[in-house]
Amino acid sequence: MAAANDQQDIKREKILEASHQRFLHYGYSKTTMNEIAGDLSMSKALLYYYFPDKSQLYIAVMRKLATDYLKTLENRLNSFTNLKEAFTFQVNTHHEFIVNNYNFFDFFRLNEQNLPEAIWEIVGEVRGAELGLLSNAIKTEVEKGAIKPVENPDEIVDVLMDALHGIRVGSISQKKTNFPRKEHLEEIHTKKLLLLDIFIKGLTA
Amino acid sequence: MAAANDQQDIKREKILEASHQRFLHYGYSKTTMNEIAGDLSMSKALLYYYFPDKSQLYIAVMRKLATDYLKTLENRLNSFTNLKEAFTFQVNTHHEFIVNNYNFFDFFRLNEQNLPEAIWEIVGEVRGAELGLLSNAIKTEVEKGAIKPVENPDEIVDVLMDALHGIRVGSISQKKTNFPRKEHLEEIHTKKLLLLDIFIKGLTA
DNA sequence: TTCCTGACTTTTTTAACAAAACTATCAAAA
DNA sequence: TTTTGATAGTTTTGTTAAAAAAGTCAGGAA
Repeated sequence: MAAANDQQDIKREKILEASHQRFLHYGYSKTTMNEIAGDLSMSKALLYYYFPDKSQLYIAVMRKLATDYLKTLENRLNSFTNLKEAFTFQVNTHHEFIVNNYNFFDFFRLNEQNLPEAIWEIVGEVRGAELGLLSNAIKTEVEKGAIKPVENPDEIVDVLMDALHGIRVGSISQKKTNFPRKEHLEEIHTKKLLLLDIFIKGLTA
Repeated sequence: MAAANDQQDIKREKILEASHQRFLHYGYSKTTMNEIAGDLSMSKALLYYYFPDKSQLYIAVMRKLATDYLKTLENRLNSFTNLKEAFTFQVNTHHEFIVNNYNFFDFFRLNEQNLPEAIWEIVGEVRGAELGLLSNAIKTEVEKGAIKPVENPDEIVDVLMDALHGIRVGSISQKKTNFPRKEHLEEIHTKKLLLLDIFIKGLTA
């Protein structure tokens, strides 16, 4: 029985990998179940044996990405030498994550509103986890006596994350496309580091 | 000739006022030229005598709003006692402006992309003006010796304005609707003030 | 019993087109 | 010069049919 489940799990993994590649290169709407099945040399019907529907499949891929991302963060945010290093690592990791999976998120660019509820649950979970990790980093520093006490770390981190999220590019053509263009990600990253620098100073001042 | 132009200008003003009301209450797409004409008891054709088309009319209203907004800012940002007061006034004024004209901007919510170029020009001008005013505030404080020198005020203000703009609401349902809902504006405002507080500290630390 | 498929049904997307609503124009009147 | 009714032109909306993709199922293979 364990073996059977192992086999199942392996196949599910294969499906998730193939789906990830398709979604990553062509986006959600330009990927068909037939194509994914084709990549794996299996019938479309089999995909439905493993996953209830297309959106669930996408969500499963996204959940995996989110888990890996958070694992990376956790590993490092358990041991850091100072607050700035911790926050910088978060910003850098996030940047890398977006760059590597840019096209995967075309789902967000196109569907704008009315995405499946499960998507927002994942987004919420990730944000909650990030918030917790960063908030803990602050608490740790306070306990160590490295920085002066902070009244409400969660609130502070919440605001910081919003602020970082808000960083856009193009001072002149300020057209706020909901999702930043890929060619702007580097500039945005730089600006985020600048904001972070000032914010940390303000926090530890 | 002066009289004739005065008359024209007065009528143009009347049209702008009526249009403003319509746009404010029903938004751009739900306002028809017939309705505006009806409000003024004039024919639709006459509107086209004063304004080339509907979008130009909207833009004219927007330009007026922008001018008034900037005038308010300029008045106060020429005389302030400290940096925090200046920045806080900007945030408060902006908040008030958005609250008062919330529905007017439904144009932005709906059209998302591909707005008339002229709209973005105004947005750019306003942002540029705000940036200049706040940047000058910093320079003034530096000259007064009230705060320590700042290497690049424009860059700092640019990042701050992005950050403020990015403040959203709803930690759980983080659905990033491009434009904040009206019922969230107050909470957003509060969060902005918190961000501002930390940012200023970081700047003057 | 678990895994898998081809054939089938249902749903969604796309394209074409007509009707309706609205924008924009213009000759002529005030 | 200012104003309008009539009308031309364009965009939006609604309808329908065909095509494409999602999703189902009875039954076969392991």
